[in-house]
This record gives sequence, structure tokens and C-alpha cells, in this order.
Amino acid sequence: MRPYDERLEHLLARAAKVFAEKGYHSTTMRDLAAASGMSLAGMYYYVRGKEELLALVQERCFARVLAGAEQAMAVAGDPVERLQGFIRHHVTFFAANLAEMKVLSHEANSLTGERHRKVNAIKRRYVDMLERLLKDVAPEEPRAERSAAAYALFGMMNWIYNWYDPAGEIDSDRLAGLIARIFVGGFAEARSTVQGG
Amino acid sequence: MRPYDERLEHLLARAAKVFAEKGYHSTTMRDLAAASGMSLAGMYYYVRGKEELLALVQERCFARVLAGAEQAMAVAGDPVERLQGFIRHHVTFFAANLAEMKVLSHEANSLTGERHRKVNAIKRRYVDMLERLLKDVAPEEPRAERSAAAYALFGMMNWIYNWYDPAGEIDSDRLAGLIARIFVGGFAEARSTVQGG
DNA sequence: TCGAAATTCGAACAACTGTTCGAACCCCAT
DNA sequence: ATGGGGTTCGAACAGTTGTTCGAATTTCGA
Repeated sequence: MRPYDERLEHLLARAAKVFAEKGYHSTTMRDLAAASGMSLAGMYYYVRGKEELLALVQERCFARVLAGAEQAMAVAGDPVERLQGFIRHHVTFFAANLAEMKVLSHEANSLTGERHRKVNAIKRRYVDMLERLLKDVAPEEPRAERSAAAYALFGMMNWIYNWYDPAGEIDSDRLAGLIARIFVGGFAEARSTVQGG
Repeated sequence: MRPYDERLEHLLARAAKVFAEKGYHSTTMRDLAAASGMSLAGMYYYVRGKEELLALVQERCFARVLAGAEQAMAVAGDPVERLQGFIRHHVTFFAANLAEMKVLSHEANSLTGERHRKVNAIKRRYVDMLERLLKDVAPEEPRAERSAAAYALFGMMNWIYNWYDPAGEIDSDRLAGLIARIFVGGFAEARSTVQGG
């Protein structure tokens, strides 16, 4: 890896951490300079400006999420198992990349213009992926409920950045299992086994 | 109601809307002046500064949430019914006060110092309320799971501000029913009826 | 060793921010 | 009518922000 790419990577990693801690708008370019060990002006050799920094953090993180999700769903066959795989991947990836994922979740509308549209388009694809999955899991469910359920699941998973402590009592595998149990048990199975369909 | 209180109320309502649309840090006092019909300096007769505006919006909204939740849980007797009442109240209140609740959820860490501690203390009480409820609903569940499940439920409910459209296909009652079904079916009932635990 | 390209950075700028201050205005009891 | 308290606001201030620019420094193949 070229030194240039290494330094850009380093800058992005530090930026993600600071964005996650202080929030994008409260973070100054001087904060980022101090956190990355570069000078204020020096960062502009690697990046057009503050917003491109945020865009790169979000786009690169989202690309990894998408790739991992497609891989996680390719293995299993049963729709419920694929759904569980999707959930497990999203939650464990989130917990393993807390800073980046917090920036992706919490600063979703901090981008503007073309960059905002680009990230939103990726997000749309990711949501569609889950909605198609839910269609296989619960075909009899009304479309409005299925769509809302998808967002409810994303809510459970993305809210993590507000409370989850990686050093705490529950590890990300247990958390993924819990969320999968709640959603699959409540959405996919409740109709036939609990509420009597 | 005195004219003074009416104008303060009006200012807070407009501020909540603008904070929800643009985010707290991106909205300027000049934005708020334009949105409220006051002059820039005029707002400082009603409020010490920008942060007090955010604090008042959050504290007043949270007080209403707490009062409504206690009332919603006082009626029913069965733990599962009380949990359903809690969920139904939170979701319908959220949908009926989207701007304020978005500011409460999304700008949770935009306050500083004493104001930040005060709102966090209220939040702690509210989370405790749900955790006690979950203890009644699923006493055999490990404490770590129960606590994580509480946050998962708050995630489903608070994520609403990222996607819910009040003019859309699904009204807040249906949404509350769906979320209650997912959580109760997946957390409270799954152990005994689905997973056979 | 030499020189050009790549990389760094101190210093400054222009724009925007929240806040303040004093004068003006309005309302109403006297 | 009039004086005083409650209310409004134009104008300005001091601090902070993202960004730029040109010069200094480093890197490295020939």
C-alpha cells in the first residue's frame, strides 16, 4: 500500500472516531488535524474539504456493509435462516465498527447535494434487500406492514450506537441472537404460532 | 394564558420544527428568528440563548412523555397488557409530536453540562420504567438480555423519525400494534411457545 | 548529487456565529 | 395625558469556522 493511501486511510479512521464522539457539525477541521497528527492545511492535500471527509467515511463503510451482507445471505437457503444471517451480520459488523457505523447512522443527513443523494441511493438498495427478504419470510403479510417491519428492525439494530458498550456484559453475538429472536419470533412466527394467524 | 407565555410557547414550537428539519447545530439564531417571526435580539427576551431553547424543547416534551406513559400503564393490570400500553403510548405520542420527539431522540447529546445531566436523568427514569416492566413480563430472562431488549424496543420506536410519514399508508395505531406484536411476540412469548424454552 | 515532483504547513482571509447593548416602542393604570 | 414598566429590535462585537496560498521541506529516480 502506497504511503499516500495509508495516510488517507489513517486520516479517515481518526475522522470517523472524532465525528462519532463530537458529532459532525461540532467537529472542527482543527480537531481533525490534532486527532490525525497532520496540520490544518495538510489535510487539504488528501481531501477537498470537511464534507468530503464525511462522505468518504460513510461511503467506504457502507460499501463494506453491503458486501458483507450479500456474502452473509448467499450461504444459507431457508428464508428465515437468510434473515437471521442478515441480522447477525449487520449487528456484529455494527459492534465491530462502532465509530463508522455511528457516523453512518447518526449523520445520515449531514451530507448535502450529490454526495447526499449517492449515500441515500446505497441506503435504498440496502433497505430493498431486507424488504425482499421479508417478502420471502412472510409472504402473506401486507406490504405496508412488511415495509414498516423492515424499518423497525433497522431501528433495533441501528439504535445500538446510543447505548451499546463493547466492553459490557453482552457481546455482539449474543446481542445479534437476541435481536434475531425478537424479530423472527415476533414478525415471522407470531402469526402462525402465537397469534394463530 | 398570558401573552408572554403564548409567545414563548410559539417560539418553542417553531424552534422544535426547525431543529428537527435542519439539526440543532446547523440552525442559526437567525433561522429561528425568521421562523418565529421575531427579531434576532427579540428572542433573547424569552430565552437565555440557543442551548436553553433546545433544553426547553426537550424537557417539556419529555415531561409530557413521562406523564402519558405513567397514565397509560396505570390502567391495565396484566404485565403484557401494561407493556402493550407503554408501547402504544410511546409510538402514538411519537407520531403525533414528530418534530419534538425527533429533537429529543436525535439531539440527545447536543446539550452540555447541567442541562445535559438533567435530561439524561429523566431518560434514565424512563428506561428504568420499561426495564421494570420487562422484569414482570419475562422474569426468567437474564438481566443482560432484558436490558438489551429494552434498548432494542426503544430502537424500534425511536427510529421512527428516520422514516415514518404521518401522511403515509400506515397510521400510528397500526404501527404501534405492529411494533407491540413484534416485541411481545418475539421477546415475551417466544421462549415458551416458539423456542420452547 | 541533482532537480523535479510530491508533500507539508504557517499565516492569513472572508464569512458566519451567538450574544450584547442601548435606544425605541407599546400598553395601560394613574 | 403621562410616566414607567414590559417588550422589541437595529447595529455592532468578538470569536470561531472552513478554506486558500505560496513557500518550505522531503522524497526519490536518474
